[in-house]
Amino acid sequence: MENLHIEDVNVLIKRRIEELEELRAKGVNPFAYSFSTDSDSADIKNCYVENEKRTVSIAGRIMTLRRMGKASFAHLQDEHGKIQVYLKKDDLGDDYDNFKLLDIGDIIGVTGFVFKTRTGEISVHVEKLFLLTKSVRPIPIPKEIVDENGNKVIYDQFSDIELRYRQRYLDLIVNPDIKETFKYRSKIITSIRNFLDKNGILEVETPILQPLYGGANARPFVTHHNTLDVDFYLRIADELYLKRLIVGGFHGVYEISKDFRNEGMDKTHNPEFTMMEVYVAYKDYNWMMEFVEDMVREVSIKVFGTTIFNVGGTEIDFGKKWHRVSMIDAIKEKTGLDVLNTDDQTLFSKAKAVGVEDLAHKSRGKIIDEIFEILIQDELIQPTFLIDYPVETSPLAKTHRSKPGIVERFEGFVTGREICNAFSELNDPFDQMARFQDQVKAREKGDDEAQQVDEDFIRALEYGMPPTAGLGIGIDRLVMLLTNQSSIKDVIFFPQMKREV
RNA sequence: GGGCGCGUAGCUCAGGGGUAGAGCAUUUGCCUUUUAAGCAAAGGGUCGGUGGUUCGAGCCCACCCGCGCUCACCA
Repeated sequence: MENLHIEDVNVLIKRRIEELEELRAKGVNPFAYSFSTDSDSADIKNCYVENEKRTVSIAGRIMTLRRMGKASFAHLQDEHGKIQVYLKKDDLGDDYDNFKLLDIGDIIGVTGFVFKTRTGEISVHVEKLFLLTKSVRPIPIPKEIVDENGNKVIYDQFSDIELRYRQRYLDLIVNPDIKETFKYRSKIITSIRNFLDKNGILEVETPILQPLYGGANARPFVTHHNTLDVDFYLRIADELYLKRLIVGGFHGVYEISKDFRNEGMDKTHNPEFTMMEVYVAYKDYNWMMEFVEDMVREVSIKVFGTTIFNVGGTEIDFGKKWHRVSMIDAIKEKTGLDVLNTDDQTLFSKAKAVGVEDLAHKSRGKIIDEIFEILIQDELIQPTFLIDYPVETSPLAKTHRSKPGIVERFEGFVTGREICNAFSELNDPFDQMARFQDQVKAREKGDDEAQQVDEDFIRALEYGMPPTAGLGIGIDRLVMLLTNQSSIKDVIFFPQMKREV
């Protein structure tokens, strides 16, 4: 028992370690080096032909075990599902005695022929058995049956949500259905990448460690570089670096990677999250709206084969053109108030009436934005572009070509949730500097999410950035939407948790 | 951060002041087409943690830790 470094050793683990050593003593390596397979659980079931003796080699984890003396049944689980295997002493000889030292959770490879049992289950009759990895820690053992109506019923399902997030590997073993969501996530990202590549946009990488943070309103994480002896911020957005690349002459660039925001955590916020940002020269936000429509439609069809989704019981269609709603018009329609042209007094009392709090510390633009959130956001169910944002809340967006006080910005909403943010990018260095100064004032007023002045970014704009359309999509939330998940923790393999005690 | 709820065996859960329970899993015996296999027996717990009340605390009280829901803030 030299393996007692396992601290929470219990009788189950102790027994498995004894078995492991017994196997070793018999010349079996409990941690084999490799095994070649030529089939898998899905292939065996899909390609089954009655009365054909097909020999296969497969590998997987033992998930069920029914021993009946000199014969046993087990289910092996591989990436595609489960397949039953049948082992008997007559065929395996001494290896059958080794099999008695195996447990649920062990990973084995088998070679044998495919057959159907008396009760009709396609199975593999094992002729050779190889232990590939001994599992010393017992896994939760759910029992699965199919009832008379063909519904899958699971007993003792591993459901402790905290353990599922902390030990995702275990969750994936025991609740393999959750893999589907993560496979969709992977395909959605691949599909977005394909769409952007196809449009001639270049995938690039920009710094995560930044001396200044910018591109969004958020509090950052701070870290320290020892050799330089300076603090760096973990980026809250990619925006300012990607626009520098447009200045440098790239026609279009995009980046898909992690951003970090030092803020609260809940069902829609993880401290690190995946962002896709894209910038395209010579385009404006009108062009970008169509680009988003095309991209989401294509991703839907390529990944899910449909544009129609069920999101929390509501049917959403990405096949049609998205609605366009003006924030200012929508508020006017709802309240009769022209929020841009009314005086402070009227705006503030209306804001207070609908429930906006802490008015003294907020700009007019922020207050208008919050009135929208309270009165209208939840009503944007089908895919909708909300346009016409007040200038104060959008310091990196270009002013509207004809409407004063407004910027050329849109956000995409589906089922009341924001899924993207885009604008005609501000490329006037003088205006940009003025907007940064306004942010500094906002910070002095107590807004700790206000942006910083980025002198080098201004310098880049002074060299000249072509007219540019920019877009950001929160990938986690897009995946939540398309896979009908209500918690961000269910679309992130390892969501952030407090430290285990 | 506020409010509400939860934490008991490897897993799923009962038990709400008087010797810690069940099913599955584990061990032993029987069992060569079973499938929530079956039959018989056995082992397994610092009841999230620390204090307190009490003759006696999973149980009552206080504080702490973790998780969930919700509100506030944000993508």
